[in-house]
Amino acid sequence: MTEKERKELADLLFPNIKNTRDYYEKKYPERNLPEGAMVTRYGPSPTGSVHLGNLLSAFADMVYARQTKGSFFLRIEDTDQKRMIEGGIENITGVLHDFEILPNEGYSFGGDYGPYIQSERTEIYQTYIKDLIIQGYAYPCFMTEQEIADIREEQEINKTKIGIYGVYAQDRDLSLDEVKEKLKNKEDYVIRLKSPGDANKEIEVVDCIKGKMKFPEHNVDTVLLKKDGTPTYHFAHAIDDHLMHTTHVIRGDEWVSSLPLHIQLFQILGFTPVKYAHIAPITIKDQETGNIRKISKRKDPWFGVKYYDENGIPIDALHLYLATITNTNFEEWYLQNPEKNISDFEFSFEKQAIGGTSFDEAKLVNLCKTYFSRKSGEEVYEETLAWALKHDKEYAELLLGNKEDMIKFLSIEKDGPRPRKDISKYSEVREEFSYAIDSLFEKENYKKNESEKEYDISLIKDYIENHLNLDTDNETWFNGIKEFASSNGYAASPKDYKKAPDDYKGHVGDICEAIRVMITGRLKSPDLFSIMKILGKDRIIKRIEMYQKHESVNTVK
RNA sequence: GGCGAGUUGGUGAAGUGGUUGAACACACUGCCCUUUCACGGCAGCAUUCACGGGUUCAAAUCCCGUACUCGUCACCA
Repeated sequence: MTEKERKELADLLFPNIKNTRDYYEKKYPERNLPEGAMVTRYGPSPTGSVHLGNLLSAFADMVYARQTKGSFFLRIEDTDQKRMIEGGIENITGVLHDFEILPNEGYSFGGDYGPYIQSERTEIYQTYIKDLIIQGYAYPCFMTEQEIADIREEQEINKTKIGIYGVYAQDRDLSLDEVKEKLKNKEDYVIRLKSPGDANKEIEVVDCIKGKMKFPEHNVDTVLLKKDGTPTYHFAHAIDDHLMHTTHVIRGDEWVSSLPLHIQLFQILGFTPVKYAHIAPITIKDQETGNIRKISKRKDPWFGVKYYDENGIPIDALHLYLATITNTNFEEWYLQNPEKNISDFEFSFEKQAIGGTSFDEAKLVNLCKTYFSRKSGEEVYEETLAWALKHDKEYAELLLGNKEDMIKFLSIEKDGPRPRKDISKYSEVREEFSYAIDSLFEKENYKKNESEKEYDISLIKDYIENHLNLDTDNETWFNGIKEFASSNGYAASPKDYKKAPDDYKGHVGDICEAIRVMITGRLKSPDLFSIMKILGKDRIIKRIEMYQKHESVNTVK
């Protein structure tokens, strides 16, 4: 076809497109940003629920844009209307808000480079595709699904490269009359790239994370515009990221194979190329097979984003975890700078893992524990309450009704240099501090008695009723219980007991353990004296009686 | 099958030719501290970097081959 014929074809195909490329180039000028500023984007498609991998890439987008004073925008990639799910878009923006990974621009966030939703950009795509047709870089293809499937089968048998290219691209050189004829017969068509590539030549690609890679040139006539007139991912990516002036495309590893296509697209469109950073997928070593596998929503509950919300994993702790897998040196830095924030750390692509990033649940749990250990009692209370209001109404009521006590309990051993690490999720507070609320304690506490031991209940009762003085300090109290221990045949210190175990019934620790089990229902708890002080003598006695009752019932059985 | 990438301990990993007799963290084990549980401290935990060959005075680090794993080869993103 001559250029004149191509022009006629373009007008025939897109009679309603009146704008030219220039119009859009002027409408979306260069951004006015400081040197080195990165413009990143998160481009989810509303076809399913958000998962950890999505969060990780959005997190990277945010962090890099923020530290270079650039821009991070959200673009909804909804070109596949068939796979759209209801509420998909709201879900994406909701998750971004919930997890505090907030774009400063984009769909529902505003900005000058919109619309930030691909279904509203059809005219833009068609303007550029029209231009490509005129230039001879794109053409309508009328091949049917069956024809394509047959070619594929033939290629598989012949073990040649699969796809529509070279001799297989039947409609590549259709004459104008032939096209007109097919259009007259109302044949469906797509617009394909007329790829100028030569598979025998090599191109070198530099990825910010993976480094240099060599590929054969792209030579397949990839579909650019689908039969319904919407673009494929590849075409939309080129147009949008050019017009929105993205500087760094940070995306999942699964896209590296399309790099030759994307680079070719930028070339023939005459766009300045963007930089790419491909993030390795989050993987896991399968317990059964020992193989590394892709994470699955069914097998790995933590992969779905809901898990974090439902279990009450603090956002900040999750951010810390995302930061540690984003840059391999973050973890050590944070250890050395515990008082600093994530935003103080300088992220770099060089420190990003090239291979698969495996999910380390134990590490996340540890991060969470450290997070909680640094929070004050009030903070833990408020945050837990906020979580419970959403996920455990009954507990939220109890928290509200027992605020004062609860904060006191949550504050035990918080002021020292070595805070406890006993909670890793909001959902654990109820169980971990069940002794803090009377009604909860009565209802749930002795259900599973952690200790198998039998304690001398009357001895403990005697101690509480006749020897316990709560109106004192920890040291005096402890000296008192030591005295009590030795006058009742127990060793005053575990060391004495160890030296001559036969001389004693046990040691102070055993008495403390008995008290602890009776008043908290558990073997582990924060400082015992602090707990007793908060409870007061009456409640302590009541609990010991409850314990006694519980035990006698059990013995009868 | 073609193309691209990865392979270091129980786990996450550091490491880009010689201060690595392989960091650090998590987990685990032991000891110490301690009224208990924690927290904290100390120690232990890969004679070796998937395997085989090569280059070099010197290799986890460079090259080649093999194996395995992952990604991709759609009018899905």
